[in-house]
Amino acid sequence: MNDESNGRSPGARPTLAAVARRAGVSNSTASLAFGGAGPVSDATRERVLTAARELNYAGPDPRARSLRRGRSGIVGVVVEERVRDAFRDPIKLALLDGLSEAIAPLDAGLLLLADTGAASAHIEDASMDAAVLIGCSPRLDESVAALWRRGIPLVAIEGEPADGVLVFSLDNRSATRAVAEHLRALGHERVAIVALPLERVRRRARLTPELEAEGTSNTAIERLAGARDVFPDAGGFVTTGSFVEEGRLAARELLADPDARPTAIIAQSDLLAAGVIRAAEELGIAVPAELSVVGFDGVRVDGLWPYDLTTLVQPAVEKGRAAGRAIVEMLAGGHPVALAFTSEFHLGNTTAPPPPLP
Amino acid sequence: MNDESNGRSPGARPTLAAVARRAGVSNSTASLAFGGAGPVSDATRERVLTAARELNYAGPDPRARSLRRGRSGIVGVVVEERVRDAFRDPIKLALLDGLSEAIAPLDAGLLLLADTGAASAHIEDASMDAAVLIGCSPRLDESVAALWRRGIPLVAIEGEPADGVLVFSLDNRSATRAVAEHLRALGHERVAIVALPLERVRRRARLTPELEAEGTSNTAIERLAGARDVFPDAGGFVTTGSFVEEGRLAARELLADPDARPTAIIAQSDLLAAGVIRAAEELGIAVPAELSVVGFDGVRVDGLWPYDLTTLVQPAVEKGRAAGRAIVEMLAGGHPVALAFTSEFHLGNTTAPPPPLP
DNA sequence: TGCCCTTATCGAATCGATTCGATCCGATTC
DNA sequence: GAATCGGATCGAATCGATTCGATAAGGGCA
Repeated sequence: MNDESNGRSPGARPTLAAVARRAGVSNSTASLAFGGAGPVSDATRERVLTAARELNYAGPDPRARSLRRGRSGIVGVVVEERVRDAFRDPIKLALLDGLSEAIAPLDAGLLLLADTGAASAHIEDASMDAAVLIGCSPRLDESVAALWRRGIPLVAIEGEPADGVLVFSLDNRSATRAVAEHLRALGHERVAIVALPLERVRRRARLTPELEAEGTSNTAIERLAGARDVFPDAGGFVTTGSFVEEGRLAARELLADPDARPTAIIAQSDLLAAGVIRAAEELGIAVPAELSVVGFDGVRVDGLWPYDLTTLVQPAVEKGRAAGRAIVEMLAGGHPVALAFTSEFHLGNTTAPPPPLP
Repeated sequence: MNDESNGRSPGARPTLAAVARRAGVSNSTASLAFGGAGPVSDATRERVLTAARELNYAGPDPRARSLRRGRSGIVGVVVEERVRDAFRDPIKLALLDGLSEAIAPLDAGLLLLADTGAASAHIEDASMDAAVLIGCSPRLDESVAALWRRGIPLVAIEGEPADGVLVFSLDNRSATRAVAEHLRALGHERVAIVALPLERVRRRARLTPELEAEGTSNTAIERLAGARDVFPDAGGFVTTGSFVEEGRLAARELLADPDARPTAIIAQSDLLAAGVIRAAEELGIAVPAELSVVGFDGVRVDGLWPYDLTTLVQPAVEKGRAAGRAIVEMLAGGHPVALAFTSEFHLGNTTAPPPPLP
């Protein structure tokens, strides 16, 4: 009696075929009645939708649809950190925002692929139409190659250029050089650097030539090089990430010795710079009178008021958008070109000439 | 000549069948040679993998695999905001972290479904094995129902309970009541509230009975109720989100009139509380001597030092983990039960008795 | 009336793998 | 030496939809 009223076995979800049968139309017509692009009379569509409602059918199975269509409606976002760490960084959030804005026409979701070591299997096995690599190191080359073989469009932001990956880069080096020159023009000579992590395994440490040589993190290395272009032997400290607290710890270290105290600190991110300023406050060092501080990124740091950080404003949302647009274009068969973005110097109130020598 | 050396038409990706043909084995054996659970001799497996390498085959197509297996290896995360806003909230990040930790055994990726108004189609059309709703309002009921019809396990954190959704809740009301009682015990009588958004459409405004009545945001409403249990007619201000800057703006408004100034402020999140403290600093009001401030969440607010916020520490990571575990269990056919989490009172140095009346 | 063209519907092939049950073969056991 | 056993391999069905080309029915035009 219930041979067609509610599918075969109880508990089994109804399929499009079941709906079609109940509506008395063919399989293909039923398909058309849902999203399809094809002529269907209003009466028929209504009949199909009614049948669907009666059978409690929730619409075509996305899995089957994506197999047949060859599109899954998913764009992968690969980050080389734990989710929590990755998205505490406002720059990454801004990227994500621009990205999701630009891929809106795809009607796609963003699949978060946090590369937590062993589980890089996800990356190769997830069904996605395209992928964005955010700040990824060459360590992922293998996974990336697998995606590439699969013909998946790949876009990288802030990463080591790799084969077949469209890279959207930033003028990390020249921008940092510009800000360093600003400091030199003000008269600074003893400058220190608070750096982003140089490698995937993070630890706090004084900046040493060895550490610098072994670094794999593109962004940090380029910004370091930019600073070195102007202050070749500035000392510094490597942090474990772009957080205020990290900047504070690094600065306390760098400012500890009153005799060898730098007059300016180049922080590789605004969050780090904010931490440097906090540390200076704690130590009773006036910013900018006794210590100039510059950052990088141009993100509004929540609660830094009344300081207006001198920094390099990078077009993060725009970078994300560009990556998104590139993906849309590639999926449409186009061949977008890589773009290089430039940061804009923002003069705030955290830099000034160094204090006169005693 | 290239009838089998590299698939049919140039540009077409090779399929498992092509690999099998080239390796001289059957379709099914080739499948087994990849991840499969079944006996394959080492020699055969090697032959298949070699053929794959030669054809530049990147492994089984995830789309086909997920159709056949009935699992897509994707867990959806639904938030009712833009990505950027959602994840500026450290609590949500912590949830996400706990979640991704707990679902590790599934080897699944997290599909971000930001509900940006019109595009709620994503939610219904994405192929996922389970979904987590984070802070979602009843507005999504329709989409949720669609998922439910599809038989997808659903878990909600911080949301309105809905049919067929397993809810992991927090003692928002009683915890807030506890902290309010702490303030009353200290002698406070003029207390104000800085509230999270009450509705999806956000705007800054004085808290009014109308606004309260129309609210749809579970968390905000419950915390409000908890405060009202102790201070029935406390005034307040509604913000547009859990950000330091929002707390600052709200507090400037609430502290503007020196004659009607509250002696304590209950902020509905730690970030808001941090903003309140900043505002007090700006206005020259001493915390806690002249103004007590309490928060909610127990997140380390970057850069709040030297204040140690009196707050309610909620087990955010643990909530995420619980949701993840529930999903794993449901996918294995189990029937986990809903859990209610409790927050822990943390006494910091931001509360004190009110100043003596002049 | 006859012809052509459009619109609505249908059948069947297809997307690319997984998996169940059957078959085959060499090795062990009595 | 025959019966049995178990591991390796194969065929074929299946997952659930989409889509192309074909067919049929109706409408307009000559």
